[in-house]
Amino acid sequence: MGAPKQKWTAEEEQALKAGVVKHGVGKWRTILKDPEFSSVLYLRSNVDLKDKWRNLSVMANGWSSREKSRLSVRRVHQVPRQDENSMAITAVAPSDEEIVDVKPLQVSRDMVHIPGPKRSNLSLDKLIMEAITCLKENGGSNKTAIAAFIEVNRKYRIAPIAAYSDRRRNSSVLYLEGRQKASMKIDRDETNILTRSQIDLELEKIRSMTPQEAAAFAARAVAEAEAAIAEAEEAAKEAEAAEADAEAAQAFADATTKSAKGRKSPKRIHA
DNA sequence: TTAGGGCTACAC
DNA sequence: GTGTAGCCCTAA
Repeated sequence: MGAPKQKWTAEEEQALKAGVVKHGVGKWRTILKDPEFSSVLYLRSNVDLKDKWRNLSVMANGWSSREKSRLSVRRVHQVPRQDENSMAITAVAPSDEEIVDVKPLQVSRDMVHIPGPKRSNLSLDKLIMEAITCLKENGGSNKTAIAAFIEVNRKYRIAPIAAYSDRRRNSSVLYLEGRQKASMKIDRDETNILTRSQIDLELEKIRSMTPQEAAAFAARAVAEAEAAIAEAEEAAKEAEAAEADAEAAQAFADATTKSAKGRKSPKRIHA
């Protein structure tokens, strides 16, 4: 078949992610036309961008190939299975574009903290809220878009589930890109690296919560989300958008509470 | 113009 | 043989 396959470079991938953050998912043509990205993506077509994003999305969702994404059609008809190791809260998503405000904690679990500039003590849910706030996608943002947003803006990276649980499991410092390594040197002093064990610890805490504790946690999550919204309001002066985000945060809180109640933790007779 | 399905080269 | 990733085709 004519021309050989043209592998995506890290620069192209970065440009694509940045483009999605800037223009949104599905705006492939717009991204290509953007002079900021066209210099990097000039060899790519809008279809290439779409295909690459699809691959990224699949990986971010922890599926090893698009083959699995096709199964999602069938999966809808199956009883949702509560993943033992995740906090997946509700319904099975109809496609590979899972809506993050439905499964926020699974996103958190997959997040790897790469040291970046400032903002060192941002909690995971706050980062996600910030991403949702800024992306302003109707009905919430998909995981890949949020991952890209956080990666582009915060030098964080959300590792693909499969890759994370497989190849990179043994690495305490998960992968960095050159640019991020450089920024790490500069910002090391003011960063608060959230290690894998810390993440696990936090998740374990959540898992073992009583409904009351979960409610308190949810309240705190709402408070943090509202604080994030206040920030966004100040910065962007978009009160309406922030209100929508508050709803997303509330949904997150509700889902967390429901999840905790649903689990009812039989192991936790004493507490 | 975009999304989704399919094909296939390539690496392991 | 299997999984991944890039490219092609088609419908909307």
